[in-house]
Amino acid sequence: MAETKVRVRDADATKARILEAAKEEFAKLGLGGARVDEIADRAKANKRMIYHYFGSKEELFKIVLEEAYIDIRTAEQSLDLEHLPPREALCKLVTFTWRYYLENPEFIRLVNSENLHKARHIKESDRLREVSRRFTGMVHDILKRGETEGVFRPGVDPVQLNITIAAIGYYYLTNRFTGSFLFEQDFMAPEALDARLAFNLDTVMRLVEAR
Amino acid sequence: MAETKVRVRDADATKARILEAAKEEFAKLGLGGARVDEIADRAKANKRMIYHYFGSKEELFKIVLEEAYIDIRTAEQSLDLEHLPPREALCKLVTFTWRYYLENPEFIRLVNSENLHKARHIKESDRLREVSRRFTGMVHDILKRGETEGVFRPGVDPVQLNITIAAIGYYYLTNRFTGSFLFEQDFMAPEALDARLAFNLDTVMRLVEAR
DNA sequence: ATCGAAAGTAACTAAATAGTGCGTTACCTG
DNA sequence: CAGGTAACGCACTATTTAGTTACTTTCGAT
Repeated sequence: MAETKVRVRDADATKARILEAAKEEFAKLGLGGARVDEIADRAKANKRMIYHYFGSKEELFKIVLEEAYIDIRTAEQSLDLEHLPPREALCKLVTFTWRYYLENPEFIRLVNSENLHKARHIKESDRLREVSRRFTGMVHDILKRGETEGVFRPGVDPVQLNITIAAIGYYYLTNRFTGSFLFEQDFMAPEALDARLAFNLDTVMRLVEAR
Repeated sequence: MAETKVRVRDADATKARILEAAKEEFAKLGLGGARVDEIADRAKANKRMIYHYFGSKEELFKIVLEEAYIDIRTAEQSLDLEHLPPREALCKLVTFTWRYYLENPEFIRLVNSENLHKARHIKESDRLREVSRRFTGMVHDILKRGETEGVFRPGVDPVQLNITIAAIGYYYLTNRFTGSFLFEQDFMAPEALDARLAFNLDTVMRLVEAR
């Protein structure tokens, strides 16, 4: 049988460790600030392996980013929003998005870094375009169903709504350091986090509900 | 009289050129990616001058950031929102915020960079705390006035509202590169920009208006 | 006019840092 | 078990970069 013996050499495991370490390092310092030596150390791998498996720092970043996007979209798909009443579906999406950002802080930071570089790394990824289409379609369907049922007003642009749902969570978290200082309150205090989620749910609902 | 002669040596002018060049470079590549040599070249100054006037790269970044914040808060103050009816005041604030981000793209990028570094550069600035307080107070007053007049519903948290107003503009612009790719539309097309502003005004108004 | 201080320059250093050349070791297949 | 292939590691290089040393030039006050 396979894997009874602890493998000293295991390409897949090494690759996985490098990717995990790279995700952390890139998230912490951005593409420019990340250090390849640090990634190698953290992955308990040799730097040479990074170049062997991924070719370059930029290629490694590309893979890390693609994986991060695939992960969130996959999680979204498994919410099964198609089978929920429109209002519940939307609430669940807003809550999920918020929680996902909270629990996967690397995601936000990787996206920030990619936008600093004008999205040049993901531009070629057909997989990402694919999963994004599915996602936009899903929100579109929720809005349509709500419209038909009379609980949502007509004419809400699904792309704008998507952006807003992301924005009100994302901005709060990515700018929590300057925010905590400028508004003189701890953005990460549990009550503050709860209050923000409640406010965001309210914002989205008021935006789509038929009055 | 002063300044008839073109001064070959002018400390103030050199400082100003360095600050301007630094703002551009830091905005373009972040604190980590920015190069001191590049800033010196762009400012048509000698690198030594940067260290003479500002001490270090980090100190320079600190000043650039502080100036950027002061600039936007000063512009906001001059909107004179206190003397406008509450609904108009809020619309004007949302529109101003959007336009400011659009016309001063460095601001967003500097803030992103500062948050990547956990806001450690602005933490000491009393000036910033001061202008921020004034700003929060202003939004608070608008909400209070609207409440009294019966056009706004009671109980809207001014800090949450502030964050949301910033978020829905900021996120769209800072993530426009990944956004344009993932949603397959040009986020910077003039019609797209107009549509976003309209959507944001709608979002904020629905959020605060008494029904 | 001249002298001292401030403005400005060029060339350097020490430390990082992305990427490699080349050799070694484990594992699988036949 | 032999031998090839893939996994792995060390130590190096070429370059970049923040920061500095030691110098020259300009300008205004006396």
